[in-house]
Amino acid sequence: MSGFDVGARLKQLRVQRDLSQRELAKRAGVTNSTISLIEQNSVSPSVSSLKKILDALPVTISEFFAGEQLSREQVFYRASELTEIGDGILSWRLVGARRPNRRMSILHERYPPGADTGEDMLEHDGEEGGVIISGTIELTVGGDVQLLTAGDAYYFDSRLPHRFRNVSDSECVIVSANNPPSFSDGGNAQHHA
Amino acid sequence: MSGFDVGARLKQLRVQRDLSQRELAKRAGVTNSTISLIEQNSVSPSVSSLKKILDALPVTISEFFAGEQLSREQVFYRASELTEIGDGILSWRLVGARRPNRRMSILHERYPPGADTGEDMLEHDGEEGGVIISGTIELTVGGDVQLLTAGDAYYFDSRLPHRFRNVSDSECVIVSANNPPSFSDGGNAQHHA
DNA sequence: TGATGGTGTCAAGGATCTTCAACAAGAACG
DNA sequence: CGTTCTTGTTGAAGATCCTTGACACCATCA
Repeated sequence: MSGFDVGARLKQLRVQRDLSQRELAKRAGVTNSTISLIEQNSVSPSVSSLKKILDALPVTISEFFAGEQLSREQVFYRASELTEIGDGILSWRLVGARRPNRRMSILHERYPPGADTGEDMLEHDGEEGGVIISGTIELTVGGDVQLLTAGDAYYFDSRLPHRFRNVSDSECVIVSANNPPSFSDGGNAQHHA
Repeated sequence: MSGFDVGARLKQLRVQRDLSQRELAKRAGVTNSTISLIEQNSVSPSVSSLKKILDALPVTISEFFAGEQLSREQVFYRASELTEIGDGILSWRLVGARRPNRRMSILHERYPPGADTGEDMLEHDGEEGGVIISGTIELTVGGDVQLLTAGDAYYFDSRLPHRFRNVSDSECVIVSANNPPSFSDGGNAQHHA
């Protein structure tokens, strides 16, 4: 049912790190039996157990399940099929979220008035760029701040601290891309890109 | 212990899709109680249960848990600063054309009625994706043809033969990205991406 | 008003996961 | 050879998850 060999994957990671079942169990706060049974697929672990074990490796659950692929890759995405990764305020719609090894994230973003990626500037690897479709956005990159409006664009190295903020009183829409994909999955968006 | 609010995340996805607990349960092959308890974090679901539920959304486990964790180049581009690489009919406006080693090309594209990337399908290395801003475009990728309209999107491996064609009687606007950048400088555009 | 259909919640018990404790196999050593 | 340490496995008991079958709440509608 799983379509994904949890046991084999766990064993792979454990052996890779040269750990015994007991050693891993000890670090994870579970028993060696648990590891054994999971590796044999005799049980389907609870998320909490799996989390404990992966934390000890350490590997994120998301990483653990990466490679759990789709049969045929999707090319066309109806508007309703974009993966919503908004947090209730900002709305980010990701193209091809489930694509396993894609090189880019493409986003249809909506910033309502007041929306803000946060006072703590974003910094991460890769590059990102985008085009303002409508509205106005205040973009801070490095030390620079600019107000961009429809038709304007940006492109920068994501290692520069950056922040998006809609200081106007109307919605701002942006289409952006980043590489490598920082939204490798539809997770609850913590930030823009 | 999870450091990740499984219940809230599930509820978010379910509500986003406008499904009741019972409806989702039915599709997933579990009971509504299961959904209820998980959403309240009263239990930590087994991976197999969670998988069944996510399959019904559909969302990959990796997606579900994503977000669990965690030089002086030009940055801002005024609309007028985008590099026009159109051929008189099609209009492609490239962000950061001069950037020497950028990883992506980002384009603001305009397809007037009848515009066509050509009968000879395009094929090249890399990946490309985009979002339709307005109008309608006929996109052919591999053997598939789709009519995409505002809000729709696409993403594909550029080695698949592809072609963009505006078969409507109004302009179509797209913002797209491709990697690696297939457009270097203002060179005469031979094709779309 | 009562009937109906929708929602989410919850106790009890059956099903499954996890632990405890034992076991067997192999390696290192004298 | 036996002792000791390690490894992974496994049966039975305990803990947790999942289902059954309620229940209360809120709509709509006659």
